Amino acid sequence: MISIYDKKVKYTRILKRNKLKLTPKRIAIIDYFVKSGKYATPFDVWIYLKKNFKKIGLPTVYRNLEKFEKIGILTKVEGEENRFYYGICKIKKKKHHHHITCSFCHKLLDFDICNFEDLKEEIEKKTGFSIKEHYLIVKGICKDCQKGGEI
Amino acid sequence: MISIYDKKVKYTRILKRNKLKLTPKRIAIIDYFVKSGKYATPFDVWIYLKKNFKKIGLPTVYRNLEKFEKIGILTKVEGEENRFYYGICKIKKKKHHHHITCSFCHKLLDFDICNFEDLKEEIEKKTGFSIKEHYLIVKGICKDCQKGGEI
DNA sequence: TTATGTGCAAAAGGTTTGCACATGA
DNA sequence: TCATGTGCAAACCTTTTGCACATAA
Repeated sequence: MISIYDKKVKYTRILKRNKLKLTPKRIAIIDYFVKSGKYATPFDVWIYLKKNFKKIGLPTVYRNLEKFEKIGILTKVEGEENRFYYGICKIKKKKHHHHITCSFCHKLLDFDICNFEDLKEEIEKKTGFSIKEHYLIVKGICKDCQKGGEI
Repeated sequence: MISIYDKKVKYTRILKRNKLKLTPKRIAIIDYFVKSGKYATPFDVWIYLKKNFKKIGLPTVYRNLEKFEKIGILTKVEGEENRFYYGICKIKKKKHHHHITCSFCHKLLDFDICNFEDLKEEIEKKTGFSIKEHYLIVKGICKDCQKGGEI
């Protein structure tokens, strides 16, 4: 089991490797996602950060989330209402994978199982399309929320 | 084979059934989607309508697309860049189905094949989630564009 | 020291709303 | 006639940009 401390070390290393400076705000942002394991809008993150950084601006949050996504720390997922959400994602961007989110607590997990090949063939036959990409969006209730442990 | 004329009759009937008035603009909107079979943003539709209706406003388009989606004539699909697209969809909303879109010509088709059951079980086992919904977004190149007939 | 990060203000771009007038049934 | 549709202007909300100042390395 990797501790939260180790996780932080890991992510700060990734920042350094990508020549991003290690500022208190950036650490706090990573903290937020690592600790919660949930996905959130830039606005959500901003509200959280304002508790400790009175003067932080929303553009700062946007800019950092964007950078974190670029270097592979975060995933950008499309959510309801035409808004983007970010969440910690462990599977490398280049590797094919999908995400599952908890409708109650907004937990985000990634998984790489995806038996699309058979279905792909079937759809191609039926529609005449040549399929190039596919995304699977899965929503459900996570283990904790099923237990009623968290809402 | 159903003619475009028959299709128009069909859709105007649906309008009447849902107590929506049959205005020239609404007919033109349905026309646009029926003839092209493609998905488009409200803005795209607006640009098209302006050719025949000099004074038409963008809010009118938004309001009508929204209504058409509600009564099941159109489907709202999320596209790139945080924008919504609309397209004609033949499969009833309540019936489980997915959409496939052509990256070249923006054609939109629907299909109801979807062997999610096995995958669902596998994901549930691996993640501990209880899955409630899933959406599959498929992109490719349609028959016509493969032939190079249309771009 | 210096490239990078940040706050602030303002703009951008898609979407929605309120209201007075117009129009289909 | 009258409920519904529409044009216009303005608001809304998320996201982006420009710029001067601040800060990590």
